[in-house]
Amino acid sequence: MCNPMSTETVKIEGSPRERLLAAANELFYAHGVHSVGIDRVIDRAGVAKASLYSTFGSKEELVRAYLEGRGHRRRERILARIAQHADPREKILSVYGLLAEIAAEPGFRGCAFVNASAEEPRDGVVREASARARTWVRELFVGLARDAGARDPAKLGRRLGLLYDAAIVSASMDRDPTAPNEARTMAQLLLDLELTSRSPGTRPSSRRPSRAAGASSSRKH
Amino acid sequence: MCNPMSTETVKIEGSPRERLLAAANELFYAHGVHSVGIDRVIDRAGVAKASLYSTFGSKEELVRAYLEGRGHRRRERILARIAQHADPREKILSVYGLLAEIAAEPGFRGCAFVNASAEEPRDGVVREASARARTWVRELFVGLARDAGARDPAKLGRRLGLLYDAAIVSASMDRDPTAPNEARTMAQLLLDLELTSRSPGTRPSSRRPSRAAGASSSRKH
DNA sequence: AGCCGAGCAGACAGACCTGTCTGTTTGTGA
DNA sequence: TCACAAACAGACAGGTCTGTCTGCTCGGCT
Repeated sequence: MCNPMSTETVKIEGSPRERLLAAANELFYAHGVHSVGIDRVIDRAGVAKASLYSTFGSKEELVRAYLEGRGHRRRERILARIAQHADPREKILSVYGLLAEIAAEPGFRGCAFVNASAEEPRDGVVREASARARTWVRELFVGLARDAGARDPAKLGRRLGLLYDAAIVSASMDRDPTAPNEARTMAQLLLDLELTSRSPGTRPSSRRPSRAAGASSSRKH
Repeated sequence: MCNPMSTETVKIEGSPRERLLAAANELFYAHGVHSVGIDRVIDRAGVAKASLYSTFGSKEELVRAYLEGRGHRRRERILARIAQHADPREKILSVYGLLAEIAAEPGFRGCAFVNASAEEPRDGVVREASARARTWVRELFVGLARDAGARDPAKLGRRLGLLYDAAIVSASMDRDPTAPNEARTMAQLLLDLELTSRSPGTRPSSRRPSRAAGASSSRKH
C-alpha cells in the first residue's frame, strides 16, 4: 500500500548492522554476490565503510551473514506455512504452494544458495551455508513424509526435495511462476503412490502423526 | 589412458580460436564466468590477448561462444544417447541415465546455464543462450512424450523437464551423482501414470512412434 | 629475396575491487 | 559541561579487471 515508486528504493532503517544486512540481502540477491562491491552495499545501507569492517570483518563474512539470514527467513516462512495445516500430507503440499507465491513475487531470482554457489569456489562459507540450508529442507520433507506414514520416508523425502529444487530452478530460469504448481501436482502423485497405507485405520507407521508435524526435523538449527 | 597427472592441465591445441574456446570452457565452467579473468583464459589457451579481442571482440562474446558450445555439445550427447533406443519411453529414460553419467564425471559442477545465469544480469547474452538451451530440452521431452503416446505431451514434457533440472541441481549442490537416478525413477512413475494407453495394441495416439523419435523436436537449431 | 599477415608478448590506461587508516561528527551518560 | 564511544566521510594502498596499443617473430607466398 502507498508505494509510489515501484523500484524498491525505500529507506533502510535500523542499526548499522541491520542496515548492512538489509542492503546486502537486497543487492546480493538481485545482482549476485560477486557483482556487488562493498562500496555499493555501504552506500545503499547509508553506513561508513569502517562500520562494515568493524561489524563483519570482511566481505566474505557479510556474505555468510546474508545467506544465513536468507536461510533463517525461509525456514520461518515454511514452518509458518505448514503450521496452518494439520494433515502431514497437506503440510507437504503447502510448501509448494508457498514456493508458487515466492516465485510470483517481484524481484524473485531463484534460490540464493544455488546462485551464490554458482559463483563461489566449491568449498567455502557459501557451500557450507548452502549445505546446511539444503539439509534442513531435506530433513523437513523426510520428517513430514514419516509423519504422513510413508513406508520409506527417506526416499520420499528425497524425492520431495528434488521437486522443491525443480520448482525453484524452473521458475527462475524460465521466469515461470507456475512451475511450483506443477511440482506440487507431481508431489501429489508421489504421495498418492507412496502412501498406499491410506485407509480408514490410520497407520502412522510407528510414529504418531499428531503434534506439530515436521517438528521432528524443524527443531534443528 | 596414460594420464599421469590427474589435474587436467593437458596442453590445449588447435587454432587460437579453438584454444580460446577450450580454455574458456574449462575455466568458466570450473570457477564461474565472473571469477575468471581474461588474463587467465589467454594464459591457459597460450594465446595473445590481442588474438582474443580480434577473434571475439569482447569477453561477453567469448562467454556467449562458451555457452553455445556447451549447449551444442550437450545436444549432441543427448541425441546420440536417445538414438541408441527405439522405444520413445526408453529414449526418455536414457536421458536421465546420461545425466547420471555426467554427474559422476570429475569436474562436474552443475548446469553451465544455471550457473552463468546466477552471476549475470537478468537479461543479456547469458539469459538468451540459457533460454535457447532450455527450450530445446523442453521441446525434446515434449516431442518424445508425444512419440510415446502421451495424452498431454506438453504437460508430460514439462514435467520431465522439471525432473531434468532437479537431477542436475541436486547432483551439483549436494554432490550426489545418484540424484539423476532418483529423477529417472520418478520419470518412470510419471510415464507409467501418463501412458495408460500402454496395452498390447500399440496406440500411438495420432502419431507414429517409429522413425527416430525425438527428431520432431531435435531438428531445431 | 622480399613481403605481409597472423599471432605472440607485454606495457599501459582507466575503472573497480577489498581493506586500512585518519579525521570529524554526533549522541549519551556522568 | 565534559568525556567517550559509535558511527560517518573519505583518502589511500595494492591489487585485478577489461580493453587498447605497440613492437616483435615467424611462416607462407609471390
